[in-house]
Amino acid sequence: MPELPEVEVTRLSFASAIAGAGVESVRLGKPLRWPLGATPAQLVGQHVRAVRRRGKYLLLDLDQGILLMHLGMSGSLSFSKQQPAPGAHDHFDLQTSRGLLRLHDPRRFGAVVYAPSEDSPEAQKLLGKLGLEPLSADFALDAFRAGLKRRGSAIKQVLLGGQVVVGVGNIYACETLFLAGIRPTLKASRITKPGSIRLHAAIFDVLTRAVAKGGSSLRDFSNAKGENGYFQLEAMVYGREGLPCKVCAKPVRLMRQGQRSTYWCAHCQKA
DNA sequence: AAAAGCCCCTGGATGC
DNA sequence: TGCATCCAGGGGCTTT
Repeated sequence: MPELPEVEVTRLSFASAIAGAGVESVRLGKPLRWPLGATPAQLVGQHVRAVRRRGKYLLLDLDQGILLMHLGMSGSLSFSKQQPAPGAHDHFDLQTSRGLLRLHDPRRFGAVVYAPSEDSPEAQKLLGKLGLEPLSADFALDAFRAGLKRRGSAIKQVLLGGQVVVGVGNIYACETLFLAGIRPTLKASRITKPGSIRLHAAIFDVLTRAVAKGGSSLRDFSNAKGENGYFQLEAMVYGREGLPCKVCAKPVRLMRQGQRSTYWCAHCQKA
């Protein structure tokens, strides 16, 4: 579910509130994607110094080490003083002096992993091969173009892969390619210079606007304060199969690329 | 090194 | 109403 905008919106919704909080207890529900890699006792007594983001991972800086959190397909976080008793899909609780941080994740593709540091093998296994951060100064056009040049697969798959640029999931891949006017099946290495310039700009534009709208709440996404996002209302193609393209009025198409749905407009995306 | 498939898991929508 | 099937915002792992 959550792509970069949803993860960033989540981060912004609790980062300042939790900063400085002391960890009082930890509760584990059903197993997530990986084991925590630490005992609750190792976390209790530490403080959450800051919450950062890398791609779709949240990094909670502790006094000693970091907590990597990933929301998978169905995860969401909540943070507040008063929370109900854990439900069947609440699989991680971090009780702090400022409130309870809770991961709700029905499908359990998400994860909470402790690592001794960001540079540790445990963390680098997950963060090591990630591409450029699209909303940071890191996202240089030249580096982006160089990344595309060495990929022979379809641009849609390359965007989803996260090794060239991070954070672009299925919704935003479809939306950015529409905005850039590029066919989702075009081999990344064959994108023209003007095409790559448009795509680079579209990624920044779409993700920035999505963050401003609070992300996309297709089913049940909400930030750590329980607030929904509204970017889905502005989607040009995602989820709009058969509906008229908002630009040219021809029907939006749906196709499969690597087990994922791709929505696109054959008339507007010809590059 | 890169690319393509395979899974992990649950719930909701759809169809018979 | 019941049951089977398909689909969903991700991504690491294994195999080519």
